[in-house]
Amino acid sequence: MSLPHAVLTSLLEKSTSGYDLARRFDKSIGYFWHATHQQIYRELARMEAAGWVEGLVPPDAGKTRKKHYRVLPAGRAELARWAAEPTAPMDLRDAFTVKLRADAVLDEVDLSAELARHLALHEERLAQYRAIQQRDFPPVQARTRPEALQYMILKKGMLYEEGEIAWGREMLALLRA
Amino acid sequence: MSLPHAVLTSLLEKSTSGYDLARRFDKSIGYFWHATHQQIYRELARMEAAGWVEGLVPPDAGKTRKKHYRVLPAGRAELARWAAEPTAPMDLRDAFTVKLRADAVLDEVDLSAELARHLALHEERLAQYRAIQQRDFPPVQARTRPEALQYMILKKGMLYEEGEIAWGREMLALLRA
DNA sequence: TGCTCCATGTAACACGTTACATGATTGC
DNA sequence: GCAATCATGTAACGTGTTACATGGAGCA
Repeated sequence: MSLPHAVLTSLLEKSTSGYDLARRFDKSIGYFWHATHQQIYRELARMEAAGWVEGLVPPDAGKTRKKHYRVLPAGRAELARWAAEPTAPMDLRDAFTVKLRADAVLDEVDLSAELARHLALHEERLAQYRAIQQRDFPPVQARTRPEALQYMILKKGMLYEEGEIAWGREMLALLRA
Repeated sequence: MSLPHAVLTSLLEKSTSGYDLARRFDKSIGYFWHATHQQIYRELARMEAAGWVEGLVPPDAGKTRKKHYRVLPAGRAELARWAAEPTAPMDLRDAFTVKLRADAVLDEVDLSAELARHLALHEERLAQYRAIQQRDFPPVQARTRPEALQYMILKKGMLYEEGEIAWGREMLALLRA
């Protein structure tokens, strides 16, 4: 399980509130590790109990309940420990592919509209990635090591979306034929 | 949720026992929808209670407990119903990518050995896919519709592995630099 | 005899999802 | 004044994971 470690990573990138973290998990880090706001609040409570993070309502906060979380040394150590242990490669659970197999055995389903919808979503996400690339990254030579790593993560996302799009277009042509 | 539908699909492709189904979910359909044998036994029991499948110990079975499952009309109808409803695109939960982000903020981790291990796994799986392609598929012109769909599923898997491998090689060079 | 694999399952628990609750703040 | 959004949470439930149990079959 890695949700707490994804949260630690995101908090180290920038400390913030549970609410803002949850929004980050709807984009950014969420493109590689999805989680809902309830999961995040639950993990933050656990990690605070474990001494990995600390959540404080700033003294100048007035009536707002907004808590600011930051990673404690024990949390940083835990993240380093986890990063060094082996991981299984990602398991896929792709419902659309199962539907294609169902189509192949049933032969009474039309998946073309659904595929067209997915295709549009992938194209939109690829466009977002490209915008981030333009906005946030200096040319190759000028990149620091962290920037180079983050660029490669973005590139992985772009490769994935490009693959989905290329495959989706070919598949759509076949379904419509 | 789609596990029962993945099981129905696999059973329609070929009726069999829970044990053999579990093994299929360790390869074949399992490359797109992963599940353990406990999940499969649980789902089979539920689906039998719902009248979607029927499990019988063949009369000539002797002492073996092996049950043969087959899909009933209600199960087929349920699969068709599910296939026609919209699906969310796959959520990713890629621990290795999170580790890269952790590396970028911690700068005290060496992920190169782990990446090399993953790369080898992806290369192995790609080789498996290519062997299946050679073994099971006639040339493009001679394919039936089900064959064409199954080929596209395999192709999706190959595209994915090729992307992982290309990205992994570039990433490995960067980590070792 | 002991080992591995076949075959099905129970139990406990952790994780993920969905629905709902509460109250403050911002914008029209 | 009202609606939407901010911000945090509780509760219930369903799915996924891990550990263990049981007994037969094949084989050295």
